[in-house]
Amino acid sequence: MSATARKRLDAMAAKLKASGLKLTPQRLAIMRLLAESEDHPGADGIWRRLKRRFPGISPATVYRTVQLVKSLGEACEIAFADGGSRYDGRKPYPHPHIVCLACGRIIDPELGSLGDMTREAAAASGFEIKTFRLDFFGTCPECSKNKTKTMPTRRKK
Amino acid sequence: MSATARKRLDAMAAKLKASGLKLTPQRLAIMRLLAESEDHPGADGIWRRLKRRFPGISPATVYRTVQLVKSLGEACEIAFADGGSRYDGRKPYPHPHIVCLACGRIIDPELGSLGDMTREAAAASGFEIKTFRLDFFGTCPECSKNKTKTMPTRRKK
DNA sequence: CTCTCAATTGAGAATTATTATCAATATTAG
DNA sequence: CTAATATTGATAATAATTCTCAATTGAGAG
Repeated sequence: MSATARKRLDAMAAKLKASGLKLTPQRLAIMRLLAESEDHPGADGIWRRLKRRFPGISPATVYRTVQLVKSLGEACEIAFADGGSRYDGRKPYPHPHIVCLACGRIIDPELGSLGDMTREAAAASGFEIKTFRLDFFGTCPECSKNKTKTMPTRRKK
Repeated sequence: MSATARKRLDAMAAKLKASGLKLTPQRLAIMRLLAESEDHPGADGIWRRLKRRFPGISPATVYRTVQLVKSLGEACEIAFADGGSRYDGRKPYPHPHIVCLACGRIIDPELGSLGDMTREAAAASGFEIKTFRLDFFGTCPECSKNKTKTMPTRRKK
């Protein structure tokens, strides 16, 4: 586990403690996965990865924990039209994503700030803007290369 | 019906004809609603609005039509984490939205182009970027004013 | 260490938005 | 008008997610 992931996991754990909630082994494992994963896993993906260490873990536990961590501001959720939300515990604040339409992978590019546009949007609308979601959709380098081959199933990672 | 909405409706109808598909009264009514609505209705909202003129219309028909129009590129879909996609038939291309976290309304602000950031994202990632989604979230002027009152239910408009 | 209490779990049921199935119906080209 | 095939509505099915509840557990106090 990287120092970054350790920091994220500690932050999540601290938030739970501060809220008087318990740190169960299941929760710790889920939060760790959220903190470590660069690939923005969905609930199903998290569950599948944890089954080996927690053979009896219930999907409900994964959903609950993920929602809890999100509600505490320590993870963010990215929802898609075909169902299946994806989660990010590494960067639990608004940031842009690039999503491959073929394989479903999601990456976090380093891009300039959306601050100007946010202010512009607030001025144009009179809204008090709190957050944003910015996703770019396209084909990743790997899928572009494999264009003539069968595309793997997307989503639900 | 405004000239803009008429133009949108005609474009949708033409797309269906061009695809060898039939223009049923239900489809026309749904597409008209999509073309006219500035408020980005969801499937349920469309269905509720059409019940008076088509008492027997099935929700399945709404879902099917909306999906069809979307797949023909004449409407776009905005999905949210708590379920319930919203649709836009007026501007069936990527454009920014501002979403009120309190009442759920969605507006289309006039903002500057995202072209620079798109190019930046493509360069940073090697992706071939086709489209984007940009939503800002906050509190609309009306809900800000009514801050001390009970917030109406969101979504599903 | 033990006890207590309230949070948490897992199993199974429930929910909800959406999609699939199919017989009856309707659109539209010729 | 006829025929062909797309489309509808009614109903069932699906899938992601949330709810319910008895059993279990984490963690603080003593």
